[in-house]
Amino acid sequence: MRASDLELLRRTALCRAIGDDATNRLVRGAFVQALPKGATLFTEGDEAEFVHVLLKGRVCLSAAGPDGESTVVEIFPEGELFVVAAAILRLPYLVTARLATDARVLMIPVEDFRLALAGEPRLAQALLEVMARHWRLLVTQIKDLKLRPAARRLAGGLVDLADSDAGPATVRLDMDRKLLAQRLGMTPESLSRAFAALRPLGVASQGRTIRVERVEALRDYCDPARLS
Amino acid sequence: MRASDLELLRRTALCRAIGDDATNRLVRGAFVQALPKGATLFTEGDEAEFVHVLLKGRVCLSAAGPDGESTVVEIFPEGELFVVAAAILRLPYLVTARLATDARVLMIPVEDFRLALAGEPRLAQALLEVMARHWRLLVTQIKDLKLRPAARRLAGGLVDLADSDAGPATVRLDMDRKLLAQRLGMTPESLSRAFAALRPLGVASQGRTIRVERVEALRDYCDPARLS
DNA sequence: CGGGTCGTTGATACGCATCAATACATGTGG
DNA sequence: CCACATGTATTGATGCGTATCAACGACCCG
Repeated sequence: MRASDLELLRRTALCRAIGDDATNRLVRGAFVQALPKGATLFTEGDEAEFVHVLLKGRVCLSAAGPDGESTVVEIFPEGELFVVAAAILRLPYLVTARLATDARVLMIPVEDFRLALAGEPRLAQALLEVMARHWRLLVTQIKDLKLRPAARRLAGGLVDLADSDAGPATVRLDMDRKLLAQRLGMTPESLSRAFAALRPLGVASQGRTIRVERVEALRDYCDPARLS
Repeated sequence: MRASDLELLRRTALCRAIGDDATNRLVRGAFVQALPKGATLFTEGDEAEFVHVLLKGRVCLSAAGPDGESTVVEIFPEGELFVVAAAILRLPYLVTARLATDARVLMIPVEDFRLALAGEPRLAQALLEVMARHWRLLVTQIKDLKLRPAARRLAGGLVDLADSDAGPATVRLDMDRKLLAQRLGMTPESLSRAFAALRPLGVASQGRTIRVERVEALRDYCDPARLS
């Protein structure tokens, strides 16, 4: 493993929580793969062989429907660990992981992972925090899908992507629009119309650069009382 | 705490995993409340004061939308622990918990919970399994919402509720149809039509008793390749 | 400069929500 | 135990939101 990879690894929330020693033991049998955008890490229905840590890039967890269509369940940024549930329960993956960008991925063999889990109490605790955060991501998404129309969901998504939480912001999408549309539970065409609907609120989208005049306005439009 | 409550508690997946001693330490400062259907355990936005264990009954985690409408994010049966995420992260609840039936609820003060978590490695490991299962519930729900129309979602829901996984089955709903509809992301009217759509597949619904001729037929209709 | 992909926009169709009216079950008090 | 009252499911008519299909324009890359 490269020094730069180790540096990225140490910056992840998990490794900061468990400390350097535990990190070293956890990744003793692990290795890093540099993979191109579009590469598949695993497929729905597979048994977990590795636990993955995204050192660089973005990964997209998607799922296929009965008729061959597919959606995006979640998109994880750098530093995230996935998919813990399948590794812990020894059950087949419910999703397919595909890289949304070129990426560097740390692959921890599941057996190593389970041993570390049994031997390092702090690891289990740190993982609980990771899973708790992920749980909240999904809960928020379910609420959005069930309660909000497309344009509001987009507004919420932009607030999440924006770096600042008030005033003007510039969002650079490091993914296709198609991917964003799937994550938000709509088609690319509807995403386009959703952007059009947000124009009066001060959202200007040119290519993959989006200019937001006032983030508060978006947050308020998505949900005046939004918690997440 | 009553002997019968203790008995129910010991049967939960969590307590079986951590053993009697750890269970006793975990619930030392806890108490049981018998509450009627409709009672609110906590509300969206509240800080977590307790971690709850449902000893008897069903609880419904719901959320409100911008215009006062509300949905059901998940319905938990007896034996479940909730909401771990809010307790661990010390963040406000994203959902409101309301009892779908009369129930007995064990209330563990969060501070006790956090202390137990720090002191009992096996607890953290057992909680990871609980959260992993819950994660998969939500992932499955998101897939259903994004990929399947109402009637298929109902079919999937009935398969989950059915006791057997093949052949004939009788499902007794211990909740309103309105609640089931909200859980499935539709209105009661649409649920009714969804039942009508399943009639040709051998589903007869009379009141809250539902007769399913062949569970396989439903599973297949919902998704020929369903994993969960 | 031409071919291809990707984003936009319009026309139309479909699924589901909504509103409204009717039948049904459930639970209560006589 | 039955009659009644209240809330609960069904069914129909209509409208809204989003998907789908198709055409067009912008951009990228060879």
